[in-house]
Amino acid sequence: MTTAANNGRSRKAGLSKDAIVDCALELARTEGQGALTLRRIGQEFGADATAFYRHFRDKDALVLACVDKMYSIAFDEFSAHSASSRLEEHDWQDDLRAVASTFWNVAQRYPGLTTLGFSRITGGEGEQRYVEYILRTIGRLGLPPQQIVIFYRAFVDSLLALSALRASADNLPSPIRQRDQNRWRQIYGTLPRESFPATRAHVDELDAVRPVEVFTTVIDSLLDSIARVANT
Amino acid sequence: MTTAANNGRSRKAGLSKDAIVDCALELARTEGQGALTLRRIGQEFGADATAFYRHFRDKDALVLACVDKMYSIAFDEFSAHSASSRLEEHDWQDDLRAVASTFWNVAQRYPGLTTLGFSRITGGEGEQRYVEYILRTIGRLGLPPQQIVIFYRAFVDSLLALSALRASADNLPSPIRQRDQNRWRQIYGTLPRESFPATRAHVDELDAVRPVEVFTTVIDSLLDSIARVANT
DNA sequence: ACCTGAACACCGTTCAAGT
DNA sequence: ACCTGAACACCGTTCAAGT
Repeated sequence: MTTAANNGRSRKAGLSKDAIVDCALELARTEGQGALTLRRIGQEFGADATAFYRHFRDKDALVLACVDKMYSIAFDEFSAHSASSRLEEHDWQDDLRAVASTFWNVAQRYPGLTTLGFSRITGGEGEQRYVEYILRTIGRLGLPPQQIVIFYRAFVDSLLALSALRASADNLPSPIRQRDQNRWRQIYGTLPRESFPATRAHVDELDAVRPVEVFTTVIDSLLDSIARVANT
Repeated sequence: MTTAANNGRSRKAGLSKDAIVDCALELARTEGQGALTLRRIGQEFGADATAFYRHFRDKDALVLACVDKMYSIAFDEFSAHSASSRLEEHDWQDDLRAVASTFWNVAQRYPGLTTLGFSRITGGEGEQRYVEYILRTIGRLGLPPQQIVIFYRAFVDSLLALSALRASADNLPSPIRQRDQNRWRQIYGTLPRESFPATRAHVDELDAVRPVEVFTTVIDSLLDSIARVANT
């Protein structure tokens, strides 16, 4: 007798921590945050939703595991990218720029997880590798310890927060996202010129800004500041 | 016959858009994101949860209205602060620093709303005032239009995203927030020194960083970059 | 014109029962 | 040792019925 929960879906192998994390990552990538429910995950395995609790304490533990796996994927992509570029040509600023852009790209691939996890400390392997790499890179510049750590946090927090800002907008139901975006033209484009001159003068550019350029601007600004303090 | 829903609670005046927004802001401030439910709001008025729908299309409309009201409150605090400081002494950088720090403070006062709204465009009065003021301030420096707008967005997005990063952490249930914070000492503090030298060297500083200093570092870095491009 | 209350389709989670 | 399935206490939302 086949279960009703598994009608037409691919039957996956048995439940396990890794299998559940992989399944959740795939759901986050292809269907977004809304699909990240225990009932939906159970369905993917043709199992009851509550079978999940045999492998994770609660949903929060699953989210942390998935977010850390996302960090591992991102760091692996950075490593591959870094290894393939010519060795002579990248200094610490190029390295951190590559860290930032690969992280941004992977974060946008899993917007639901980025939104759920951007303020968390996973303590997992993926996060550990990032912490050590970035801290080591900034640490080599010869700054005092407190300044190393404050720049480390400025860099990482900007990475996380700006990636989440973008992911959170992408995560909205499509009609709501459209309505938000339309406000630039429909509201800001029709504000009275006398009281909102600067807004009216820039409304086309405001509507057209590409988020990744904003991200790059903030990251470059930070790297400039670090370089200036470090005299390199 | 008194309703069971209103046992011991202050009976508020009748429902209206403004009354509901004020009630939701108060709930967000005193009880956090978890209290922002339609059933809870109805309870505050001694009314059925669904009475809400006579005044707002859906919960999203309420969130946008509350977030914009939060922006109005923050801008008012900035205006008051700005007017009270001596007039001669503040240039555009001081103004934007004051914008940033008042926004940060108000965002932390309503962490639930900050988390829910940081990636949204409300189109409301509070947001309009911020857009015009910041755009005008950066616009006065004589940069080309596209650079004005990219720096505007870099500033505003950093403001929103870093405030939300902090608010989101504050919004976690207390045991989870504690567990996250403890990972610095419990996990990063016990990583092997050979493979994680930089992490181990900085673990105390990492645990002790104050988020507002990180915020200030990013904002100051951006203002420096703008000043350098504008030659002021 | 405004509010009520049952109902619907969801959540995460617990727990006794099955194998 | 692992999974099932009913149940619980929640969500936002719809809709027919009340006043």
